[in-house]
Amino acid sequence: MDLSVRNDLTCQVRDVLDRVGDKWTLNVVYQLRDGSRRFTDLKRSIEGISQRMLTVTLRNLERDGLVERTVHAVVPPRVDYELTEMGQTLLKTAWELIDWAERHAEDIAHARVRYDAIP
Amino acid sequence: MDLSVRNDLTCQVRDVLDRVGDKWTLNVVYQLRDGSRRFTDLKRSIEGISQRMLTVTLRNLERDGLVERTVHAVVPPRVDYELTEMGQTLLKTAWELIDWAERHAEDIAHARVRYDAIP
DNA sequence: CAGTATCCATCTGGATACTG
DNA sequence: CAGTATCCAGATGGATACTG
Repeated sequence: MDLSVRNDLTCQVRDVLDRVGDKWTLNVVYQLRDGSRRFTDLKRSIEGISQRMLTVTLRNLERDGLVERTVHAVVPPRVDYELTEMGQTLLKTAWELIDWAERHAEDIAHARVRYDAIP
Repeated sequence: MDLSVRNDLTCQVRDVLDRVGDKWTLNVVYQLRDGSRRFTDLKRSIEGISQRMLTVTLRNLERDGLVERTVHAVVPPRVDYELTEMGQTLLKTAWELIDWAERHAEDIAHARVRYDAIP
């Protein structure tokens, strides 16, 4: 990537960061790390997510080509979700940032304590 | 990092992602890539940012120990901001994600067109 | 089971005006 | 120059009820 031609983030990149930065996306992507999962299965494993937000998050991921949705014609309904290849590369990349966050969580917490102690 | 002990994102990581995913943080961090910059200088180079949001964003970064703020006792006031060492590692790591976003922006745009064409 | 539909509280950030 | 203060619109996401 040529940084020299650009001095702020492009709109498309902003768009992807908005997605990745939202409340549930990375969590859902992470839950799909080892293969396909069912809707209710996902819901159970992501603490605190509402049915609505799981649906919204999965739809967005599907729309972006990061997750594939498979409906099985059975009763009761069975729907599986799994990462596409692109979705897997996102997980891999985003994980670096999550890893950074974990490695620096303590430093950041300390910095905040120091900062808040000043006034 | 041991993934096996955890099946969702920790609160602290969530916290960092909220910061990184907000509207201006990465842009500000990026503007500081080559060294210290002044407030108004930053404002000019980040298209669309309001004075309020630049202040808020810089304060948050400072509070987290990612940016250092230096006030020079001159008139008119002069305040410089620069990345700390930790801030530099954030830039480096976040950049991988931005790079991913750029590399896949086209694929995602196409996926959306396909998805939206279905109904 | 896997959703949709509605409503509503909260949060984020933009506009504007003022200041040491 | 480098902020702070106030107000407000729109986006985000949670609760709840209903359905093929």
